[in-house]
Amino acid sequence: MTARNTDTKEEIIRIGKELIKVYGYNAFSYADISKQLNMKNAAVHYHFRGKEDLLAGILDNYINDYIVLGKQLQTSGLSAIRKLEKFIEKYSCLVDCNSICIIGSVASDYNTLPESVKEKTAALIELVIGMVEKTLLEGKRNGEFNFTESARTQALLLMTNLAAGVQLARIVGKKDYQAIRKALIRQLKN
Amino acid sequence: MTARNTDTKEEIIRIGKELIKVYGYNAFSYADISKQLNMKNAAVHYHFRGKEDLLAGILDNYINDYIVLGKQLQTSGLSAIRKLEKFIEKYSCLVDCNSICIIGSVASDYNTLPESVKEKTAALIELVIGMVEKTLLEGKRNGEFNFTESARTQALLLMTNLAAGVQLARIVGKKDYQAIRKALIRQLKN
DNA sequence: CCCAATACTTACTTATTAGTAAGTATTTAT
DNA sequence: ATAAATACTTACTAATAAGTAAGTATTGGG
Repeated sequence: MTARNTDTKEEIIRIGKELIKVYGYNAFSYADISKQLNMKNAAVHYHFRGKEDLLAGILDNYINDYIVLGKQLQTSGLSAIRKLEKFIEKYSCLVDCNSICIIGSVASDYNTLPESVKEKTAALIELVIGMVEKTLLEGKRNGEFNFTESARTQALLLMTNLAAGVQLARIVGKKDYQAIRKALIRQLKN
Repeated sequence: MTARNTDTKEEIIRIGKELIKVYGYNAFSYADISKQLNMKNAAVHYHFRGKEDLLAGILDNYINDYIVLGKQLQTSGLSAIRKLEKFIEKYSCLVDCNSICIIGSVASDYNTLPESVKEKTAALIELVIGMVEKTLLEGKRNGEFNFTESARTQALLLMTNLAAGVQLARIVGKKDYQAIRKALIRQLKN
């Protein structure tokens, strides 16, 4: 309530992430965030001048998270399959939380976003594609995976299955997502 | 401008469809539609009481279109591959228009939609999945296609590749969509 | 101890939203 | 010819949106 709470900014990002994943960027307001924090909307504006800045902060946060995850996986000594499963697990969690992938959410609103944020969105996607691509290549080289498309194309196929899979899950049910998930792994092992 | 224009309702649906596919359901207003028609927003309310009713009308329109397309394909005598290509072609057109699949667009905003419209969304998706499933099965039976997953799962894989593929295309470029498209066909023929 | 920075609140503004009630012009059916 | 239905416009309302300027309380550093 006073000058004590130094992690309000992080809380705003946390809540903002959730709102985007559950309702979408154009469907939430600063009031939605401030209510959850028992604050006034002006408090949110204090930490993030505008919605554009907040989204930029959220995307930066994801970019950092994925950089960390990438490094963790690299030094983990896990097999390529296990690495990929760690990645896929994130999408399974989304399904359980009635939410969708932030990339898919922002992608749907893409034409309404300010230019600065568009670029960050592209950067995040390229980062994630790159991570998946790397893992696929590693798995192919050591015989864990078998695919004929380029690693990038295979990564795109996998990512689009997951991103749209979680979108579908909210509407037609989680079983369909699970079917997609299992099929993905099988496909690569063949 | 007067009582002559009997297809204003269809025009509203046409424009509404476009706005949803380009900007998203929560990002357009009745004013956006009425401006394009040189009318007042109240005119749109005359044809569709509220945004909820408009979206219902748009979804019904898609449902009808897909029923017609389904019947056309059934009696067309085309090969399963050609049928599927006709379907995929629709997604390629979306990419050229800077828009995304209506299903993907509405799916992202799903948790903000009124209940009546949620059900219609599910109906539309099941209709489309059913169509693809049918075509895949037909192709498998006559040796055009080869896949090991269930027809529904294979249809889900294909649909999610396309739906998220067009979403990605707006951000990382059309080349990635084309790569996905070509890979889809190859996968099934193997 | 005080001062400046931090983290807010109060109290607005302006714009836009969905929606409506009442009126007008045109057309059609009788 | 006229009554009613159709397709609008005019002129609003109430709610919510993003955003801001000015003030207040707390706290750590000098």
